[in-house]
Amino acid sequence: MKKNSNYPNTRIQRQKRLQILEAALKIFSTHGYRGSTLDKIALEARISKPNLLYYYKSKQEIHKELINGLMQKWLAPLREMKKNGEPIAELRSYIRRKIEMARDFPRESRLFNNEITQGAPHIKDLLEGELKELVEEKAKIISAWMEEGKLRKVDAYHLIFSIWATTQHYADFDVQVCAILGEEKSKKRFDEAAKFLEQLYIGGLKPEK
Amino acid sequence: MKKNSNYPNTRIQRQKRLQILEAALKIFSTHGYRGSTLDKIALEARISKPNLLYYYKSKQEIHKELINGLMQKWLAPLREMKKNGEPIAELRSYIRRKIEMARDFPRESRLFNNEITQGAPHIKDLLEGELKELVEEKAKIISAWMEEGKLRKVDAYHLIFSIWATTQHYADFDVQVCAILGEEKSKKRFDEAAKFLEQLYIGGLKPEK
DNA sequence: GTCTATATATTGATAGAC
DNA sequence: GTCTATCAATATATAGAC
Repeated sequence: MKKNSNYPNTRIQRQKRLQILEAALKIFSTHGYRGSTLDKIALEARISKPNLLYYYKSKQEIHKELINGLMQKWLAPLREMKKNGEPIAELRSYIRRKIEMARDFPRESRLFNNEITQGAPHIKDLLEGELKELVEEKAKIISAWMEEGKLRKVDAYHLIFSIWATTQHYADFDVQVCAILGEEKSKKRFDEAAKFLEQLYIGGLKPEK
Repeated sequence: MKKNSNYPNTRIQRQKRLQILEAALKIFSTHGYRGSTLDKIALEARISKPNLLYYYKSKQEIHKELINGLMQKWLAPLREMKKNGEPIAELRSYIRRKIEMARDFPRESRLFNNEITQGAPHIKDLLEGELKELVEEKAKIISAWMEEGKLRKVDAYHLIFSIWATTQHYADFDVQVCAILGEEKSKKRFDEAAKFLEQLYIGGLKPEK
């Protein structure tokens, strides 16, 4: 049932691999790399451990595929910030997109957090290459806006860092935020956060008269 | 040499335990709980593994003592924010203290990050009790300042969260920051960061005319 | 108090039947 | 492709000599 038609076969393979990745994302993001076991991942994916290793030949390989797949998604919001837009509006929607990512992809955020916190062993190249260049490009744009008097003059790099930090906080430190604000539905929380950040950044960056 | 005088004995014990904690902090903060092994900790502390387990009877016990010891230090900066101070100055020095903690105790910051990211299994009570109360108290103070027109009106809780996020970012995401800004000495970096955060927050929180 | 040797459990990965 | 059984490597913890 598989000799000739390698087509449906591949489709099923792809689907299984996705199913495994989904499970692995959940496990890795909550327990870290070392804290995650193939047993837990296999259980979560509802397959046996050897079967899991039939689709991915090692734990490392699953993790690597997750991390790599993550990076492009993670950088997309910053990529979208355009030079020709209106500065305040561009920043506002960048913040909005980032907070939406924290809301919709908290597991990815934590996976990333974990990777960086432990020294970024798997993506150091990416950080020093692609990420660095992207940030330099966007920092230049922001600095130009400041020179034109469209924004108050501050350090563009630290501005970007602070946006990363504040938005990702709502994904990574979710338990803490919930402990303090109460366990109510968190959709609302992200709206509050977005509103606050908007006030803070717009207030802090509007050019002085 | 130890029957009668249990005094010097205890002092040596305490010193050894400190030595172990210091090593454990380094290991736990870089590899997470599961990623850390007694071997690594013992090696770092320059003692043998069984000897280590003579002073602490389990890995959990070391971790627990670290986490507990950390919390008070971690909350101190917020505790110092006083109702009677001048609002802008109080916030400014709170930010300053927090960024100094990120600079001087990055390992503690990462240990805390790791604990929270994984669901705060060991300090959930603390978050929902002591931390929550402290934050409520300080949020009330900040809100009162806003009511008096001393600060622009924003959500006091999210304000506190954002200060936590932005300052701890420089400890937890150090590799990323270094990758982007270059590997030069980082003392300077914290000054830049402090300056930026000051501009952002003061600009964003000064009451509108 | 400190060490060597070792018990015990967990875990990543493979072999081989079906 | 999936499963059972199992290997080999680690890692926590203990026993017992010194």
